[in-house]
Amino acid sequence: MINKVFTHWLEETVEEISKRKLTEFTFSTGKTPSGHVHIGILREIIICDALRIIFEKKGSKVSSYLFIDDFDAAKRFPDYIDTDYQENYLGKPFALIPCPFEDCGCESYARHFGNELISTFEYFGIKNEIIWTYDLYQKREMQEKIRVALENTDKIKEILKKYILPTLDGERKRLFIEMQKSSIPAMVICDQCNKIQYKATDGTIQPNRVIKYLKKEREVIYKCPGCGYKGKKSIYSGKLKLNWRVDWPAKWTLFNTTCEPAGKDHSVKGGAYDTGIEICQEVYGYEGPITLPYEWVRLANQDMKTSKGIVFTPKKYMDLADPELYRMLILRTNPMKHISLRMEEIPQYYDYYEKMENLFYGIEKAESKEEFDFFNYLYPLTKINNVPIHKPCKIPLKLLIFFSQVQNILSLNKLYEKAISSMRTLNDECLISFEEFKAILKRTENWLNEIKLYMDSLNDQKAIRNILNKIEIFTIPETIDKKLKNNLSNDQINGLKKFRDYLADNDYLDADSIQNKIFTIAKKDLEIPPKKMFEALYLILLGSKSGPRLGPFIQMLEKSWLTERLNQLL
RNA sequence: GGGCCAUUAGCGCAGGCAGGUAGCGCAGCAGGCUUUUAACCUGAAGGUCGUGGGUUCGAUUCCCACAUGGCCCGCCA
Repeated sequence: MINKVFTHWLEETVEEISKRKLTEFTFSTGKTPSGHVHIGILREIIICDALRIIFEKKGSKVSSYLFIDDFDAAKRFPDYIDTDYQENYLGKPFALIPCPFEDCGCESYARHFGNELISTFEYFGIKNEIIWTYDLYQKREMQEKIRVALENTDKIKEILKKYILPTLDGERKRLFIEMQKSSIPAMVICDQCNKIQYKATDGTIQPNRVIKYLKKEREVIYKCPGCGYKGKKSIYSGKLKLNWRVDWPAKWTLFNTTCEPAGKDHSVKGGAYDTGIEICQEVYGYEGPITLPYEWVRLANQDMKTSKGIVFTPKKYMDLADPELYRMLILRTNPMKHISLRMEEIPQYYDYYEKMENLFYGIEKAESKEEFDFFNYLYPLTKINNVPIHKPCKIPLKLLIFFSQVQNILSLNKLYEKAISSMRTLNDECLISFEEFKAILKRTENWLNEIKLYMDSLNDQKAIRNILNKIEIFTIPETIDKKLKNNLSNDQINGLKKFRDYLADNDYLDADSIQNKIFTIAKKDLEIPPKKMFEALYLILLGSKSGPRLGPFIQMLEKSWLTERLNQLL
């Protein structure tokens, strides 16, 4: 028990990094902008961002990069891209494909989707520098890495063979050996058709491989399998690109990458990470980054796949929920485990966050030292801005859920007032501006709409009930059903009349008086159970038999609206 | 062919590497707040931890199989 030392999973990587005794650190991530980039990519970006925070806190100089691999060729397009368009640009680097959306005005396909992703970073509190790979390849330093690769082709091939061959079975093994015979790990944009790879009718992809390297001239001869053109190109032309398994270590070397998380596709045995490290060491003379493999983020029970149309972008999340919750989700979960992002579980994420915050600020006591250490470590990494001295107060989610559904009968100003008063009880400095409030309310509303859409898509009644158990969803009818009157007893109707008179006679009403009045009418005037009076009022106001605490609620309502509503029925 | 992850209460998930009375949130149940809840508080209940073996005094945890669900692995990225 005494020896039970807590470590957050991230701390293991931190320790490994620290062993290198560096003064400057580089963390990197990468993504090909082949379409809308889904929110899963934020897993590695947020992990990197957490590393940045940790090492900056230790006083080190940290660089954090996101490589947007826009030199990659389009090998397929998502469904939402026009078919004609697809045929035109297949095989060209994303950086050289125009934006697929008319009147968008952005530079390229790559920039369109890349910028969409980048634009969300501020919201998620991510601080990094963007490197567009196409631009990088225009630089001499990177072109020198091409030269080194071309001069070490045999060594590279040997490394690839060593790692990849054992992972292949019979036929594939044969194909791989065949392919390797003539392969040189670089490709060239065709001077004639501008493509860098060709997709054959059988689906195989044939890059415009370099077929000969002319060392003296620093030129390459290549052949384009698409149009058949054969040409010669300087390695400093900016038209050459290393193939992936070499491109990665070249970038690591150039930027002295200390750590780069890698999705499971790369982390597999014999995958790009394994070969990358060895190429890094044997060819480029750099020890290479520390790996941090991670599993995908899934959307409920499905994998997010651009090609299948299951796309949930960071931008979409931005419209629906709190960024700190997402950071928490990523950073609390062991990276080797799946994360199922469930938007209907936002209330649970919210509660978890609240608990973490309370423990961090000593408002709640942790059950164990381990729990305390864990939250203490996690909390600062989830913050978008600095960690405040006092616990920042938030409007409770339940209240927001309620507010966002009564907007048709209550003005924003009233809701804001109410929100402020509920926060003021805690701490003076945690007030939020009207604009902020509006934004949060809108976000809650969007989220509820998203949940409703999701429920509509479900066939399983049990699943729907489960969601409704967790989230109070309701709508207040614009008008009341006249038939409602038939369901009310004479006593109830008389009570409502009395209540209407009471409203008319009093200019200012506080919550308690209203609450008490309802009881007085029921018990003293009419001698009916108070419950009956409440039910009648809820039915008229909300169309259901129950509702929020009535006194404060009625106080918030516009008096004119209220009397109008009562008059409709009486 | 190789590998990864998941399987724990109605729902969503922790715990597992360091084996020894099974946890959290929500829902549900029973009460309370002279006074309704879409507020709150209190209490109780709810699980043979996917299956089968093994190691051990003892396994939900470690090891080995298996099942179910999901994913990754040539070139390309």
